[in-house]
Amino acid sequence: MIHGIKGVKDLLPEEAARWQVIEETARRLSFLYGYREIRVPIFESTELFARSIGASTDIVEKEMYTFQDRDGSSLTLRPEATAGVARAYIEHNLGASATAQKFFYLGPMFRHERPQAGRLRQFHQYGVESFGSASPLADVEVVSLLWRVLSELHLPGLTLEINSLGDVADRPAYKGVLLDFLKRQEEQLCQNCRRRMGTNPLRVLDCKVPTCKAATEEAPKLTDHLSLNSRQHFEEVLGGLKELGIPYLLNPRLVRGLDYYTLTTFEVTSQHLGAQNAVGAGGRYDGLVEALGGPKTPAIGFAVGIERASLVLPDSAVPSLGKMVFVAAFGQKGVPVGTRILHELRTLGVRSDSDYRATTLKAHLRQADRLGAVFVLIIGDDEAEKGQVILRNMTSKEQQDLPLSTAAQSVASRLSSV
RNA sequence: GUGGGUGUAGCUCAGCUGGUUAGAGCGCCGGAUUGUGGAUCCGGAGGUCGCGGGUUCGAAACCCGUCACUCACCCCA
Repeated sequence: MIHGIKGVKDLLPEEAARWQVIEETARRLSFLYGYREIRVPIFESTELFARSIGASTDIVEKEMYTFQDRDGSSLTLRPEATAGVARAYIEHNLGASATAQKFFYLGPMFRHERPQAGRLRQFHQYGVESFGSASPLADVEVVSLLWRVLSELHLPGLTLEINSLGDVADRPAYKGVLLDFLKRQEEQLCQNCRRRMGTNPLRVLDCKVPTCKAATEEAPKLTDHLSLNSRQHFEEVLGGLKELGIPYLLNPRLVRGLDYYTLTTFEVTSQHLGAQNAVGAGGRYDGLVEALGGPKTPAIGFAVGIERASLVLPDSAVPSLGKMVFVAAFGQKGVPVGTRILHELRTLGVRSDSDYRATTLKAHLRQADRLGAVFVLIIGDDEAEKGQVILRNMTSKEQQDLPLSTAAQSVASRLSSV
């Protein structure tokens, strides 16, 4: 038997219904906040991701699905969407538009990681990107949209954490201060963190190894080494969140893994997820567009893991299936009449079904019951000959004869009044 | 990439220190009800015990290998 690839999942109808709720909410609220949908390719040139995500990140180092095109160029299945959206923004010169450019997207991403709860090799994200505004108000808008979407889905146990990484000028200065500190503590750091000192020292602060945590307890805080502008920006973001009544937690150790983040970074976690508990996260990336060869452009965005959202989405958030009518047709003469009336019902917009395997009335009714039909139209040979159908109300068990010619219409109007 | 856990019917799982024909519940199909669903009773179908090798008179069970799933580390949405 051929089975699906490791880390890749089929979405059966029951779960697809959960996704539809998430996707519908994401689309509706994004649009409400002035964002419009953008669809960018699922694969891009490898260089795009290497340059935007950061050459020394795990994603680029060992998690990308990279392959050669026929002409020998290196392509990669997107591990995230920001790079592609930024590329499109530059390529179509969207910075020249008079209006701010705000986008949302939905789609699959690919990372070759070991699967676990809430982590797959093909996973899906909903995200937004807001280009052009350096104002803290843009940060507040993006965070509040994220919070709104997750809250409106009634995801339980949410916490919003926020931090500032400083701007491009602050970081090298802070990195120096941090490295001095880390060098004095090097003995107590894990192998991984010693390596990180050379590649991405900020990540040492995010290490979960207890000894590392303890060793960096007294580490100089990023937020204490911000420039006046950066600090002011952060203060205004926090002030804006307070203004909107969005609860947040300051987390000076919150360091996003992707190299392009600057200033504001944030993450929303749920207690009800496993170890991979971030359901949505993002940050400002003011340097990215320029780094990719575009004009100097401030930008900020977030991404939500659809699978993770679905894991904690309460069942009550998923609407039940609508009312439906079942056609129970049997016998030489009954079946063709039933086929016709089923078609008629569907033409009238009535959700209706039949079971072509069932040959007895009993079997039909059993199927009707399982599908939750509110009405069943019974058509056997007797009814077909008399030009009638029996209408059975499945909850009250009442039955009545209807003339065949107007039966579908009559059921349609009854259905709307049930 | 590294660790741990689990693989027995469609699903959830029993199966003792190795011992006759591998079980239960739920689900499915049929009958009781010759044209009326859910409840009840009765009957039935359904299994390469993940796969391969080994030990043994005898393996679902023990050993080795392998694959899959899963959780965690790492990292991240």
